[in-house]
This record gives sequence, C-alpha cells and structure tokens, in this order.
Amino acid sequence: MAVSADSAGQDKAGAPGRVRRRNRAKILQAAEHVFAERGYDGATTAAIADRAGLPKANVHYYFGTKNALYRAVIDNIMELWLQAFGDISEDSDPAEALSHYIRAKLAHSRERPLASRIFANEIVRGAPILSEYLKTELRDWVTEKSWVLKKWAKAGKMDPIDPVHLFFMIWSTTQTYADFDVQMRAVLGRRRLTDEDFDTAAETITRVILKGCGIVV
Amino acid sequence: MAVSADSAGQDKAGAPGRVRRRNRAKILQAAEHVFAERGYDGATTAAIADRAGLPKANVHYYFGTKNALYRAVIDNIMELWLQAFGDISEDSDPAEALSHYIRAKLAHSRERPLASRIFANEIVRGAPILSEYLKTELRDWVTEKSWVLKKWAKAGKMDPIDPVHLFFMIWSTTQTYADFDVQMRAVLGRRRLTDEDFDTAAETITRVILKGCGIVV
DNA sequence: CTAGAGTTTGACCAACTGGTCAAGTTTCTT
DNA sequence: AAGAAACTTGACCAGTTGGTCAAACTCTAG
Repeated sequence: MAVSADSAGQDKAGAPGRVRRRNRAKILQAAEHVFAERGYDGATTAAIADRAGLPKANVHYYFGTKNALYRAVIDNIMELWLQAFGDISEDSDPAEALSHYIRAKLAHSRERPLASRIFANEIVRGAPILSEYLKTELRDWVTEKSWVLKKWAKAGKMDPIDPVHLFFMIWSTTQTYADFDVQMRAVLGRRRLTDEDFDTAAETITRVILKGCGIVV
Repeated sequence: MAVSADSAGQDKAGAPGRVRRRNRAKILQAAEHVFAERGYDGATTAAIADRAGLPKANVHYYFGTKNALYRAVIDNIMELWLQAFGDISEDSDPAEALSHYIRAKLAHSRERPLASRIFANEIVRGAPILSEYLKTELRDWVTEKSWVLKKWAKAGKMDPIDPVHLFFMIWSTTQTYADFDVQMRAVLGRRRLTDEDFDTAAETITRVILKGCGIVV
C-alpha cells in the first residue's frame, strides 16, 4: 500500500508546491466525505469538487480519474488501519493486549467513521481495490497473531478459541459502531452516539470477549 | 413493513394473474442480485432487466421507478429479518435461547447473503428507507428483549451485561459473514466459505458470547 | 366469440456523468 | 524581470441512466 505524502509538510507561504499540497488535501478530504456518504457509484466528481470548493476540472487536474481519486482515498485509509494493529505478542499480557486492541479499534470507529465506512463499502462491493491487500498483508498479520493466541492457549492463559474467528468477532463488533451507526442510534434513541455510549460499548465488548475466551483479568 | 404476496400462490397455467406474479417474482429476484452486488446507485434498471430476461420497459411497467423496485426488495427482505427474531422470553433457558438466536442469525448469513448485504448497504447509506422501521419495530423488539435479559441477570442466570450492546455484538458478529464475506475468504484463504467455516464460526461466537455473559451451559 | 383489460417492447428523450481542452492566470526559477 | 512551469476554469462532449410512450399483442371474463 503506497504511502502518500499529503498533509505531511508545512504550508509556509512561499514554499514551492504548497498549492499542490493544499489542494490535494482539500480534495482528498472532500472525497472521503462524499465516498463515505454515497458509496463509490453514488459519489460524483461534481459533488466532491463542490465540497472542496473547487471547480470540477480542478479535481481531474490533480487526480486524473474518479477511480484514481478513490484509490488515493483508500490508500490514505489503509495507512490508518495498519497503525491500529497494536502489539499482540507472545510475552504481552493477553488481557491487556486484547483489551487495548479492542479499545483502539473502537476509538478508530469513533474518530474516523468515514474511513471505516469507506472500507466497509469497499469490502461489500467485493473489494475490487483491496482484495490484494486482504490476501497478503492482512492475512499474514492474522496468521502471525493467531500463533500468539495459540501459544497463550497452550500456556493456559486463555481457552483454545479459534483465533481467526475471534479476530472476525473483534473487527465486526467494533466496526459496527461506525458502519451501522444509524442503526445503533435508532435503537438507542440518540441523535448522536455519545461518549458514554462508546464507553459502554468498550466495556461490554471487552468484558464479554475476555471472559468468553477464559482470560482472567 | 408491508407484506408482499409475491411468490405466495401457485402458478397453475390458466390461473389469472399468473403472468403478473411470475414476472414480478423474476424481477424481484434479479433486483436482489444486482442491488446486493452493486449497491443502490451502482445498480442499473437495464442490468436488472437483463438478469430477469426481460426488456427494461417491462421492469418499469411492473414497478414504476427504480426506487419503488428497491423498496419492494427491501420489503421482501425485512419480512425475513423479523422471522429470525426467535423466542427469547423470560422462562426460556438463556443458553438455549441465545445460542439458538445466534445460530439462526448465522444461518441467515449463509443462506441469504444477498439480503444481508442489501440490508448492510441500506444502513451504511444512512437507511433512507429503513430508518422508520429501525426507530419503531426494531427498537421496540430490543427494548422488550432487554427486559428479559435483565431479568435473567437478576435471577443469577447470567452476568449483568448491557443487553442492547450485547445484541449489537450478536448482530455484527453474525452478519459479518455475509457482508464482509470477501474479507473472511481472503483471510481464511478460501474460494468460498465452507460448511465447516460456518460451523467453526457458530461454535466460536456462541461459546465466547455465552461464557462471556456468564451463562453456564 | 369478442370486447376490454392486461402485457410486451423498441424507439425515444432529457438529465446527468466522467472526462477533455484550450485559453487565461498565477507561481516558480534563474 | 521574464520566460517557463504549474495551476485554474468555463465551455464542451460522448456515453449512460432512469423513465416514457404508443402501437402491437395476449389473456380473461361474460
């Protein structure tokens, strides 16, 4: 996954390339919004341009095609995903490592719901862009971490739960608060999910999963 | 949610209305496929007509607009959702009731993945059609069942877990096998999820959640 | 059998979409 | 300062989309 340099450097007036950097960032941010809200097909380059406050032709000047822009947005997002993959290693404490991972994932849902929703959309569409990443980087990560969980189980630190499906559980229970936000809000009767909602969610998920895996806190 | 009569009666040759019924059913089925695969905006009436083996004008003859057809598909789907809401009542056994519910939800993901994916798409889009349903029927169901879980907790049959978030956990962990199927397949290295995969999933989810809630089996 | 209701369909259309372009403007380099 | 490079933008275009329509055809009730 390429690492884009956008929004990296400073935008000192007079610095060469500052226009390029600022406009690319504006467009990427607008695109993230529109893609998250409308999906790939529902998003129009005109809507993205509007939101960025630029004429449509300008969007094409910087990113060429809608598809290239979409890829750039996805690139940006996957950078974050990888960061959230905290340290689950053999000698870390299961309770701490897992609850930290769960909380990190949930925080991501709260802080970057657009990213999560775009990711969800991409997967539901059949992952035309991301399937390569899923089959390589993600799969390797899961394989590696599965070994750790198996060793924890052998050491009696947790029950012998299938590690892969356990990761599926953690991903789905945490991402649902971003992707299915409307459903959660409707059921909870909230206009917006509050900090308390996320705290309760974190507590419930962590508790059920840790205890469910036989991890003593 | 309206209950459509499609695919109800028999299609005896000579029975009046049989053409209408058969064609509406054909179109609905095709629409379910296309909407699930491409999302609302990505789906075209032409693609749906093609898949149904009918000219596009025919689709409009029966359903008027694309949006009306989409609503009809959603209607069909919600009928199923409600059925899966098995019996979680005060005097049923927690272990049995919950594990039955989890298995039913998971079976639904395996047997009707298209329905699940359309539902997911609808929610991620902000539930323009379903928000009313979520705020009323679904919310009421959750409220009612939450009472049951709370009584179970008071009776010492399970830990005092937040029931609403627990339902969120069950929904997300089971639906993920339909909605994020590509991701699961990529990580598991399968071309298709097998029966064994679903069995392992059911076992893992049931075990973690039941034990996590302090329900003794 | 026959009149009217129900169905089928190709041709058509206006609106919108992603994308292009060339002429102008601003910024950078020397 | 001045020429080159980078950026801006309104006008434009071809392809696609949801939707219409009228003429032809088929079915059903009496």
